Amino acid sequence: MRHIQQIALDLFDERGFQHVIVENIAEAAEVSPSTVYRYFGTKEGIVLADDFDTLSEAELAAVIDVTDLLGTVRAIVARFEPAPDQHIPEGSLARRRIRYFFDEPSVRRSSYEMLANAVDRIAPILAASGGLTTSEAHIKSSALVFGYFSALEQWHRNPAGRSISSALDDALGVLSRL
Amino acid sequence: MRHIQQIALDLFDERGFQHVIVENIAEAAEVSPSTVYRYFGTKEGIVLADDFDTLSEAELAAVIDVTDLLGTVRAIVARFEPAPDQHIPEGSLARRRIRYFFDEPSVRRSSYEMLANAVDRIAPILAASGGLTTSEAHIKSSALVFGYFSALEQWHRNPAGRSISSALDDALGVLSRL
DNA sequence: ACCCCATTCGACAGTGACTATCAGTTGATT
DNA sequence: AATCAACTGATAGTCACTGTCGAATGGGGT
Repeated sequence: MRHIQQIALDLFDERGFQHVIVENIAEAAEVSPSTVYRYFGTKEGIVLADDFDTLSEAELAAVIDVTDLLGTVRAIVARFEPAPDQHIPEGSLARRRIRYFFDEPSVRRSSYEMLANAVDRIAPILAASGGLTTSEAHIKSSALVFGYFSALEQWHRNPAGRSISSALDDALGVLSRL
Repeated sequence: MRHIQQIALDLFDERGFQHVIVENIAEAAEVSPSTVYRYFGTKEGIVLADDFDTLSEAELAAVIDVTDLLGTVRAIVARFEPAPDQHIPEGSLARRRIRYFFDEPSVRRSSYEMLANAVDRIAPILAASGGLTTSEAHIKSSALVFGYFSALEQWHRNPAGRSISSALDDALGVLSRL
């Protein structure tokens, strides 16, 4: 699966997402198109797939610390590249994937869907330990997740010398002064 | 254009979004499929299309009051139905459209794209009058827009006796205590 | 060795959203 | 009447995605 993703990204980088058809990927990876769809569901899924989706509810709850949301998000973003200083190396798989999150419209649409799922999974946890109603928890979760995604985008568009954590710090600053 | 949208929604309500093909809509509206695509771009666009998109930057800036964001969002949401008490009548076109925003996955994806556009348009206005950097303005704009969208969703899922404004009040409460 | 069953994979034939292009039609202007 | 622009319809094509089926694979029990 990681093999297919790798090869697909090579092709995308080379010719552009739109100009690569799934059949090309299947061919290059020496599998059938059926297999690609079985693994990733959609073409965008090839870019988005990572191991956050498969986190169980219990594991997710363990990751989230209601009293330290900044630290929590840092930990989650660190999935992209578990480097201690939160710098994402230039040519890494994670860095290459993120580019499509923001620059390829159809991938971006799918990203939002992923975020919406994350919102729905995080909300109950906030509600349970934060003394919020279901409704309030959803709103808070939504603002946090999308606010942080926006922070990631800002970092992506202007990474000059900034680590992700500094971008995240800015974000939480803004959010807490909302 | 409103005529086509009306007819399309009739069909969607009757048979479900997925089970209506664009050709059906074109047929029912007595136009060609080409025309439908020229007007709306995509099938989802038929549901999403309204007059917010065509608002000029100047008009948008006039709508936004940085010192009263709650009032601003209320005004914007009021587009859905300009009733003084912010109740959206049950069978209205707006109410029917909103259902698809949340219940039809592909429409939902496109909604997020619309919101992202709104974020990009609102951010510069916040930056100009709020003393924020571009980056901070985007993050704030993002949290606000998506937070309010989430509030709308909560209201949609549990509209029992609540007006939109009360849902929005809750949302701003949560956001300000973020 | 033998079968049995579950899972995985590839092949194939669709469906339908969307695009590009070209030709006809209308309607306003000169 | 002639012309030009905007709008529309028809057609053909691309490609993402789905459903189904039959073939290989790999392990467990007898």
